[in-house]
Amino acid sequence: MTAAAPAEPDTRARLVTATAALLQRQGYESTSVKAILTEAGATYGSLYHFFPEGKEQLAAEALRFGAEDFAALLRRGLESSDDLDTAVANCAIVLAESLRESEWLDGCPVAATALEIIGRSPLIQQASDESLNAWRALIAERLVRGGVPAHAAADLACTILSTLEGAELISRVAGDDEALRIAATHLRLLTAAVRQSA
Amino acid sequence: MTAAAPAEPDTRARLVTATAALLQRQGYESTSVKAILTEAGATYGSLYHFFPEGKEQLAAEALRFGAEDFAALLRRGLESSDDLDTAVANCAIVLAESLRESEWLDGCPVAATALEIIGRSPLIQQASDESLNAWRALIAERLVRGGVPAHAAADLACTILSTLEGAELISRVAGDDEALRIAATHLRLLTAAVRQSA
DNA sequence: ATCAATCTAGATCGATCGATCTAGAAGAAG
DNA sequence: CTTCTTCTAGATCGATCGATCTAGATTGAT
Repeated sequence: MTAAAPAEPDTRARLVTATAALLQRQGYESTSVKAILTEAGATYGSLYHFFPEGKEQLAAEALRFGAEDFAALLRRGLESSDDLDTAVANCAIVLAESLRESEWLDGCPVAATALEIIGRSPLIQQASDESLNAWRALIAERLVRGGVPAHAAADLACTILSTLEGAELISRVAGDDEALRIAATHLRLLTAAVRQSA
Repeated sequence: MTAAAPAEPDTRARLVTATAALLQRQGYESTSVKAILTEAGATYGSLYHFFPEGKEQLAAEALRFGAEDFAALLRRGLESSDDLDTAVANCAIVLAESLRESEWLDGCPVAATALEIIGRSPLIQQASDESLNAWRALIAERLVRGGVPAHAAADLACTILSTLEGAELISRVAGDDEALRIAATHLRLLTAAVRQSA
């Protein structure tokens, strides 16, 4: 019964991408193993062959995988203009466009999952932490390239990410892009202010 | 039909506060009805007497209740100084102190729950939206009082809340107050910049 | 004192949870 | 071919999920 999918990719890879998609949309506890298997077109046997530690191990790997998608989104914003302030502001715009495409159902790949397992799954929490730090580094690198001193860049990158994450939460709950549009203008302003004060 | 009855029984209130505490810490799906009943010292009978629609109805009410705690926290920050920029920055500091007290386990009363039910429970999503808007209004009011024009204040309040929410996420995942401390300095800078440009 | 409304108690329901297990298909190596 | 390893299939497990139900306790009005 394997002939259904034409040129089917790795079962393992399908499990990871399916899990990443479900975690992004509805978090950890709402995502049942059965739903993952259905979405991935796999079975229990395969899952526990590749991930002996079960759902938790699979989720941790899926978060790291999903983090790459979000990084690509950030990169698109950060490289969208030679002007640093514009590039930073565009991160919020690009994010808003991406969220709208799923009608605000698919969000940051780690936020929903991270918030519900804090203090209860070190494995997943660490994967979340690594993802956030990677995004932060990505932003910081662009800030440095745009002329922000290294230490100020690390801090500013942190706040940019904070603002993006928070504005995403507010936008998704409200079902409109207001918070992200506002964040765009304020991030532009903040970036300019930091550069002047540095 | 009993609106705001004057002599409210203990049990109902205990259910709401217990639910608020659990939702804040671990979100919606991870919080079982049984855990709520244990924490509240109540039984199924009581729960479904007061909340015929069950867990979802109880959660929506608990979110509105928990929102008041967070509002009090914000108020403490906003009134902590006559200087507007300092007051805004102190919101992040006060939040960091509060989170640390629970060792980063108890966060924003709506974030975890909201993120996992977006698009799946209009009842809870609306309660979340109302809470976020109430906090935003609280901040905006202080901004106006501090000299920010009304329209600019509404927008700035939105970004302040976004940044606080996002920095809280990052701080809780990392288990330290770095993101919130950084947010404090940048929110001060941003508030000053907005006032100058207005 | 009586009675109806209000509130509490908890056994029990079917559904679903994540996990485990045995069985066998598919490929590679000899 | 045989044999060993890798991967898939899905039945089944005990636990727990949210919800429902009947029955009993408490209360307030008359």
